[in-house]
Amino acid sequence: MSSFRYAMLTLLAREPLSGYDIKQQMNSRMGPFWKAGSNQIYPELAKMEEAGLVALHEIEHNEYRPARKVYRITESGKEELIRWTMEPTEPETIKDEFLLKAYNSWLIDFEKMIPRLEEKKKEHEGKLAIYVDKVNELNRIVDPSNPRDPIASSISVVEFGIEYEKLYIQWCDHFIEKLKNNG
Amino acid sequence: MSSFRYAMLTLLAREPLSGYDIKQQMNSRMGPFWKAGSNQIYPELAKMEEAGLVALHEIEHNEYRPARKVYRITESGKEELIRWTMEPTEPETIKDEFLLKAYNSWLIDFEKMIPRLEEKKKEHEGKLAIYVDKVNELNRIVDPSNPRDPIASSISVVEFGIEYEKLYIQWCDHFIEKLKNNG
DNA sequence: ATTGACATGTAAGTCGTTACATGATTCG
DNA sequence: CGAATCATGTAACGACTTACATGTCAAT
Repeated sequence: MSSFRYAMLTLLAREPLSGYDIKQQMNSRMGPFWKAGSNQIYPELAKMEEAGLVALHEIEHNEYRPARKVYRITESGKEELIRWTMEPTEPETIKDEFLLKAYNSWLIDFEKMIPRLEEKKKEHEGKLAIYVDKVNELNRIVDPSNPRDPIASSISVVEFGIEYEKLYIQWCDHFIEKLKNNG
Repeated sequence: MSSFRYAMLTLLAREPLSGYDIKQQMNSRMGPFWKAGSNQIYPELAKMEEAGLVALHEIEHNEYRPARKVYRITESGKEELIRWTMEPTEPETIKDEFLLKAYNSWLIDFEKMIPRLEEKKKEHEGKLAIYVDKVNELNRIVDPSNPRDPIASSISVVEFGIEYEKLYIQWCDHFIEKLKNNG
């Protein structure tokens, strides 16, 4: 089973959602950790329903809009998600296109490379700000007395994001300095 | 054109290589930044030759082994690589399966989650050690008087890897502590 | 005797992306 | 008046993975 399916189960384990909700959460709440388009979500939801991992929770009707088909995770879906979560995970490659370009920086005039690094730096500063806001908000709503609060898990993952963005920003700075000293 | 093609050009811009060499370098020298199997490399090399981005450099014959077909980058391939390298790069998602599992940790008994984190930590400690060795070796062979030495670019990318692994290790530690305090 | 390194590739299948298709409502 | 949001989905294509296929030498 593809990990995309587990990403969907991950969201549905917390609350019932429609395909549209899943899309929104992946592209905002889950932030840039995971992404998806409708093309993948709706067929996958149908397959998951067939496999008994999710079930129709309710259908919200609206006069002018298509009906919202809200799904919930089933017991067997939850078991499958837990089984997968406890499984060891294969090492992953970073596979960042910009790093590949950095690997080619020796081919490029430094004056032309530096604006790209400044650009990237700004992009990651933007993400950092978003994550910091998010973690602050999560800290406000988390229940510290409940060791099983899903929000606590969310916080840990967003904290990873924060550290990652900081590292990226520092690396850009470091790289820019190097290029300036060599040019 | 897929970024995989540019990954191949990136390596060929430094020295002529066979398909087999490319595979080796992607899975070792380029470390876990990019990966590839023979299935992707050989057909792609053929297409790149057809497009005039690379050309046969020489064919090394051996009695018992298949002939080594060594390719070099062409002028037009180099121009294309430079053009791509200077182009702005789209933001990327992190898409780390283990982070997705961490997002589900609220579902799991802490005693069962901690060994997974210890495991991951060890994995990244291993990668860190490899990168540190690599950067030390690169620093030994880099030519500091040449601002266009490709090795200098390699060093910057490996340095990113080092910081990334350190961050991952720290995050694992941090997460383990949190789980212990809640269990 | 078996595994691993060398060296090329093919075939089949799944995963993922971009674009398309529909249609009313609200906001600027 | 145009764009964005809500809400579902399909079609076509390209990327990527897993497994297959072949064959010799060197090392354990």
